[in-house]
Amino acid sequence: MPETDNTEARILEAAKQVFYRKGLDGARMQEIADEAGINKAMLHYYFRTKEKLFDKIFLEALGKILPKIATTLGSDAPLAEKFDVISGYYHDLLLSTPYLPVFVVQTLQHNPDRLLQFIITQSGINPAETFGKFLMQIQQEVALGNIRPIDPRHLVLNLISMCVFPFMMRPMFIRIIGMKDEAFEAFVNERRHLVPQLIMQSIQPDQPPPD
Amino acid sequence: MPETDNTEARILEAAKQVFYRKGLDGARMQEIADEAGINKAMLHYYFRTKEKLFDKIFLEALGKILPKIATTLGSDAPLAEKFDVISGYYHDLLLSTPYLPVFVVQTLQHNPDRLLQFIITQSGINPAETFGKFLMQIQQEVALGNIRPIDPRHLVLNLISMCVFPFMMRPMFIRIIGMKDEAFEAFVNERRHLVPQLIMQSIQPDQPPPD
DNA sequence: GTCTATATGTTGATAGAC
DNA sequence: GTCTATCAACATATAGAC
Repeated sequence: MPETDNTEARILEAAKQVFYRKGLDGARMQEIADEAGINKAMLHYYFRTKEKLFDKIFLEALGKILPKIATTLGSDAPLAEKFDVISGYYHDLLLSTPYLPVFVVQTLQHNPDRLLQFIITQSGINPAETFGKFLMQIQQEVALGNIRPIDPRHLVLNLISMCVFPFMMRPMFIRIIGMKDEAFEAFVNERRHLVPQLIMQSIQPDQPPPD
Repeated sequence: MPETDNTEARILEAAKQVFYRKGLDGARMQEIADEAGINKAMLHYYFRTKEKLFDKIFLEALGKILPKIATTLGSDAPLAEKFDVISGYYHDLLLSTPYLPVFVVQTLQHNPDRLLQFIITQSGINPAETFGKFLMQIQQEVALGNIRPIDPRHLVLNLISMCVFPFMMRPMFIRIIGMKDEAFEAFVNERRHLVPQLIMQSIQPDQPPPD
């Protein structure tokens, strides 16, 4: 079945499956070809080298996790809504793509320079600017007495940590606790709202503000 | 220099460096030999295969992260002290061994069965038992009105997430924020006490208990 | 125990027919 | 565009001298 465009899409989907689970070093071109139901030579016909195919997959992966947090933090929404949006987004994403976070961190541990590649091509996002806007929002809320003073870097890192890390621990977690897959998914769905609540609670001032 | 015992130790140290950074698939026996300052054939003389050498390193890595949390949670110490101990332990560990957590999660994502190997040999720890003891402590504190009702699984996962995840994000984090290594280490050292404080705060009851 | 040289298998990549 | 057959490079592992 000579289907030009469809074949490329099937290769990309197969490569995603294999690369996400095994990483660049562990993945085999033969396995990707099998998963795509085509021949190994086709992979090189469409993407020349394993590295080029991998780059496509990895840059797409970064595109799923980096821009969302930047745009959300830089928006005009109230703090509580931002935390809800971010938590909901990552829980949805990682319930459907569980291997994504380990794939990304392992790739960047092996070769941190791959990140630059993404930042250059995605010139749309400016970390310093969007984060600066979020910083101003924090300072305003502090000045109004709505929240206690806090380093926004810790705040964001706490939020992302509690959303993402459980999925990285999943293989270990379910085996130690003795949990089935469905139970784990119900468990992390509880966290979807629990985590932003905890974050909001952590920035409440000691005395409640006067009405 | 024919030094029997010393050579084995140097191989293990070199293997740790290379495996931690690149994982099983990315590591090369030649690179381990170079790092150890010996010949490639010596690796096989001491450890037969790459897999057997890797197992030694991986099981040691699990031994650094799993037993500590189990014994601490199962102890008789008060809750706040347990959180302090765990946070301090992981921050010390990961400041000196930054590649450890990604190494472990990537290994278990590639091959989850490796965990069983550890649990079988380390028959000393019983997750259900130690965790059950921690559960009872939580229930007692709830009954006394000292803390609000909470699922201890979420509680522990939140604690570990906020301690470990920042080190996994380190390569990405420092490049996006534009942070130097020393600044990052100062940053996570702030978290050493900040995280257990946040955890304790998250379980405080809505109304303070009567004196 | 330590080394050099080599065997053996695997993998990414290409050549060429259809 | 798609396939089969094959190449060339590399990596693990072993043989054998010292």
